[in-house]
Amino acid sequence: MKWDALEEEPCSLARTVAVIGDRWSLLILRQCFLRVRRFDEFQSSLGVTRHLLADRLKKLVRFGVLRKSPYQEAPKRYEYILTQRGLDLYPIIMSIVHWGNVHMVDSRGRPLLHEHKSCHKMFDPVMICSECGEPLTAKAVRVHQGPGARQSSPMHAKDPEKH
Amino acid sequence: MKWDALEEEPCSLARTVAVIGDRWSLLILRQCFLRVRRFDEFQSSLGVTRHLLADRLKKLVRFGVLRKSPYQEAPKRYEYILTQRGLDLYPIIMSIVHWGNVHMVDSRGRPLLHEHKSCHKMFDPVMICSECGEPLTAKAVRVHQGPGARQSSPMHAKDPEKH
DNA sequence: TCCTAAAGTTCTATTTTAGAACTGTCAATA
DNA sequence: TATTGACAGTTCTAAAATAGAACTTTAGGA
Repeated sequence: MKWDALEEEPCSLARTVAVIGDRWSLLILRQCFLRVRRFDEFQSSLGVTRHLLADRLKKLVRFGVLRKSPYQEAPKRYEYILTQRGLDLYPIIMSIVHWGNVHMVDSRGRPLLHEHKSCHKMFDPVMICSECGEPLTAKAVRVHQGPGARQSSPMHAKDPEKH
Repeated sequence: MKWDALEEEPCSLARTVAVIGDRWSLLILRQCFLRVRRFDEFQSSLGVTRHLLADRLKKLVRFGVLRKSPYQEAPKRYEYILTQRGLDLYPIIMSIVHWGNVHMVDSRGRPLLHEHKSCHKMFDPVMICSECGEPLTAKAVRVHQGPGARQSSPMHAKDPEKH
């Protein structure tokens, strides 16, 4: 399957994966949330090749996750800033970081700690149900076809509820 | 950078990306949460080549995200089941799906709806602070070095809080 | 005997990525 | 004036990963 085909799939996960579903895009976005903004900053902090960095930044701009903002004339230079669409990726980044914190840390402990400015405490992210506020687990969720579903899509199981 | 190098990075995001940070792993995991368990089921529902599917399943088993469970002797056949480690990936999958629901749906609406069995309502996932319970936004979070941080790592900005 | 199912493995061609060098613009310095 | 350095890329070749198809193995059933 081509990357472009993913965008067309009747699946919100596949469409998001088309935007951020590769190694470098996720690492670039992490840097964005750490206030990294400039080409050479990304390049030296990540060690990504300049070629791929240029390519991925272009893609993230095309999808409206980042925007180029001029910070200097003569010669014209741009910074890459998260748009609202990009800021909305924060739960994805945080849940990835959290899983790593729980399952992939070595004996030295977590590389980074996160402080919530509102309550001034170090926190972990918790995912809850928007309707009842209870923490979510996979087993407590039933999946239904929505209006945008495609019947007998190759990307969907025939019956999501079967055992 | 090699994939193996990612596991070693002092960054929980990089380490998690080493496990699930490619297109097919994420799509395979989505199918797992939709109760898909068998090789040919994955293959036909995703359209992934058999070669890559075998490779990715092996990787996910190696990282303890899936386990092989025999469901038939003679010939020996296995199903791929999410471990607890794998079930813990649910917030990642759900936040990816949610972002797609908000930012990538077409005019027909969402492909899938999610019902919370506890409260019987269709819901969206919400990420909150474990300490105060308030919804999280990127701007309300300050990052600190943790015990596992590596000073002057190429994978970290020199000063996460600089502007 | 032949056909089918399941779970892979093997093969070649194509695409993507890594790694390094190169380009162009401008400011500051010698 | 010539040189150096910062920044934001682009171009090149070699290496690695992926796509797409065919093949293998084990066993049950027609």
